[in-house]
Amino acid sequence: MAEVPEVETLVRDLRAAVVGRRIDGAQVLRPEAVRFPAPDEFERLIAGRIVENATRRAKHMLMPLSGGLMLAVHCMLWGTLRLIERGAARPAATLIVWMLDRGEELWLLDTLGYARAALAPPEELARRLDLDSLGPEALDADFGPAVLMSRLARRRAPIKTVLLNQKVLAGLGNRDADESLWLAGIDPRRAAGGLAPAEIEELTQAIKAVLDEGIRLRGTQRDLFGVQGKARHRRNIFERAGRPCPRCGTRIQHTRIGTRNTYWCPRCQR
DNA sequence: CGCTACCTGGGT
DNA sequence: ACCCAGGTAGCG
Repeated sequence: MAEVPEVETLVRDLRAAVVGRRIDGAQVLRPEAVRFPAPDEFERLIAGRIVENATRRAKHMLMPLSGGLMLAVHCMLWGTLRLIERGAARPAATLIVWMLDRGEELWLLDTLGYARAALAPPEELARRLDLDSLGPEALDADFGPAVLMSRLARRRAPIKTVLLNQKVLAGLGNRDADESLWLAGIDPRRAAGGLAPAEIEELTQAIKAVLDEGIRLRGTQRDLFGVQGKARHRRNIFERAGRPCPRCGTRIQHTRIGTRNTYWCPRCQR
């Protein structure tokens, strides 16, 4: 559920509603949801700090706090954040609660329980989360065909697999990789290093278009305030096996590439 | 690089 | 009563 459009939507909402606010305290309801430091340290260190900004790097949400600490949150598969008034009933899926000023709480929710938070000075956080190893951001203005070409060069793994590797390119999840390859007309099983320059050009445009559209529609899940995003029914092929390709009418195929479910049109993706 | 574990709710 | 899930770390 949480690919870049969903994460970016949450980050924009955090900038609108949480940046500038004070965190009065935190309650770690599920200790495994904090990667570091220990949960009691996490609660103690965060109290009284102001949220100075909210940014995204790949699918990490990053919040610099006053006093030289950075909070990182990763939604993994199903995690999300919710901002709500204090006293609202916390669902069983609540992993962490941050108590904010003005009587509000920020919840980290995840029924699957994989979502994680971490807290440290920015340099230590970047080192321990290996943020400097991430590839270029797909939505950066300076990400273009030349960059993608160099990142894909000589890689023999399927293009689908390589696009999901955040160290190659930061920004695609399983759904958006499939949708991008469909838009670009590229068979997901092809070797990444074997794409022609014209195909890489198409793919670059497709990736940006898919992510831009997802963000414009505010993702497929509920936002920070609980409002449902509108991208849910805007899929061309993902999870649509057996139905007609919107471009040519051919039945959409489903297979596994690596361990990941993959959907593609055998006629328009070559 | 490719595989597995992580965990719970919903789909088949 | 089984699967299986849009992500990642960690292993060999």
